[in-house]
Amino acid sequence: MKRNTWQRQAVRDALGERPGFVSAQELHASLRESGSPIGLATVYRALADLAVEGDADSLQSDEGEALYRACASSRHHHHLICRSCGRTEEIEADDVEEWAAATAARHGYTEARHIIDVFGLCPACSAG
Amino acid sequence: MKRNTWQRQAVRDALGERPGFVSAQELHASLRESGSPIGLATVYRALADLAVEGDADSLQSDEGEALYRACASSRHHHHLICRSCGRTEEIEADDVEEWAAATAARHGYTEARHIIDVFGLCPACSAG
DNA sequence: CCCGCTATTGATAATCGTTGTCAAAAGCCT
DNA sequence: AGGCTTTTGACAACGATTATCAATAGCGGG
Repeated sequence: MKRNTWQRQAVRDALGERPGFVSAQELHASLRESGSPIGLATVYRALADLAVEGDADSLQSDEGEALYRACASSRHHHHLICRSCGRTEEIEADDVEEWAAATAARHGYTEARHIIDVFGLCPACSAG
Repeated sequence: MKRNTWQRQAVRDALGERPGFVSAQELHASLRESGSPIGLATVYRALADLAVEGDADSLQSDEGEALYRACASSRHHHHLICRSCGRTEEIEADDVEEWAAATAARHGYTEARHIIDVFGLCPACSAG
């Protein structure tokens, strides 16, 4: 059975307030600055749980850090991420889903999944 | 100036013999088993260099390990990767390139790049 | 062919993100 | 409130990667 602790809720809330992807370390620091005495290990565990439950998306940054983001829809989707400020848009693309599945099938691959993320500079950062 | 050492060549060769993505650690172990006294740090450096020069592709595994693969064409391309045995096919998809660029533009994002990788089970592993 | 300069190597230590440990604290049910 | 279990959190452990730095070995010139 899963218990409802203020720590899990705090992580959920803090993640929800962020517009883009954050690392566990960053989120932990942010929570501590807000006065929460939450532990680092707990943040890691909470984020891992959220990702498993489908309430958060995760990806590996180029530097090998795991990044998380609250995701609004539990439907399958991808991200358009600002590589300067981290802002993220959720995007859907049925065409691309089909392409991925078809490509895998054409090569005889089964059980296809994919990673598709687009990185750029958001309007604000493009202007700055 | 860049020097041509047998170590760099050994890494290049070892990488070329692999059908799929390998980690630096794995490649190092493999080289040592073959009798080479090459050092771990050197393998890391050689792989990083190859990636910068465009002679190898790199990606981050789900576990946060950096994986490398020799790439035949220096043209932009993506990968279809067997998640059981690591075998990899290089794939090109102009449609998807355009989609990524168009999607970024539609949201006002500039300087778009993307990560697109498809994972599945290759024919051999699907059968097994 | 040998010298010497400098890039490279490699053993080891250091770093960094992440996970395991385990006693103490807090949920949840009755 | 009581009791049973999950969760927490400080800390140690871990694994991948990078920095350190003296020893080594390309490579160009004489």
